[in-house]
Amino acid sequence: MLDLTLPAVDLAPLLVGALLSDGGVTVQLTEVEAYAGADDPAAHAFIGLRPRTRDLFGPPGTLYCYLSHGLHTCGNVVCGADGGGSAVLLRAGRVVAGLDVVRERRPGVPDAALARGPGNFGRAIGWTLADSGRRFAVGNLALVPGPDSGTVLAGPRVGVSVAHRRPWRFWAEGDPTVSAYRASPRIQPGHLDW
DNA sequence: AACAAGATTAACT
DNA sequence: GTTAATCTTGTTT
Repeated sequence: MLDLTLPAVDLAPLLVGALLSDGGVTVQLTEVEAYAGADDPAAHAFIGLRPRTRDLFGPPGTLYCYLSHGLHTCGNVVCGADGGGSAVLLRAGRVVAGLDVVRERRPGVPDAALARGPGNFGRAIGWTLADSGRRFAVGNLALVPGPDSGTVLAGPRVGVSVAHRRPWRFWAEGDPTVSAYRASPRIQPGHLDW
C-alpha cells in the first residue's frame, strides 16, 4: 500500500508507476512533482489556508484540484501530516483502461499524449474544480502501487519561478507519455534560490 | 471597481 | 519562438 502520510518528496517517486482509477478510466502515472507545504515557496500552500487552498490543507488522501490559466484543471494528491499542505502534482500518465472514453474526450490526440501535461491529465480523467476535495480510496477514486515503475529520474519542477533548483519532479525514464521540460519564463536571474 | 498573474496548452509564424 | 484562450484569486485604486 502507498503511505500517503509520507512527505511529498518521499511519496512522489513512489507514485511514478502507480495506478490511478476514476470513473472507469485508469492511468499509470509517469510524471509527478512534489510540493512541500507552506515552507515551499513554489507551492500553493505557501499563501496559507484560503478558500482556494482549503482542500490542499485537508487530510492526506484528499484530491486537490486547481484551475490553471482559466482553462486547465490540474490534480494533486494531498499527503504528509494532516493540515500540512503538502501534495504531489500529477503531471502525466499512460491510459491503461477506459481508452475509448478518453479518446472521446480528446479526439485526434495520439494515445501517448492523452494524459501528457497536468492540464491534459486532468482532462483525460474528466476532472473539474468540483472534484477537488474528494478522497482517494473512497468510492471509485483509487490509487494503488504499480507493477513496473522502471527507472525513476529526478529534475527541476516545470514552470516554477522560485526554488527552481530543487529536483522535485520525478518521471519514468524514456517514457513517451512524459511531458517536455520547460523552465519558467519568470525566473529572476540572480534571485535568492533555495 | 479595475487589474495583473498564474504549478498551461495549442495553434500560429 | 510567439501568442491567444480563459477564469479565479489576490492586490491595488
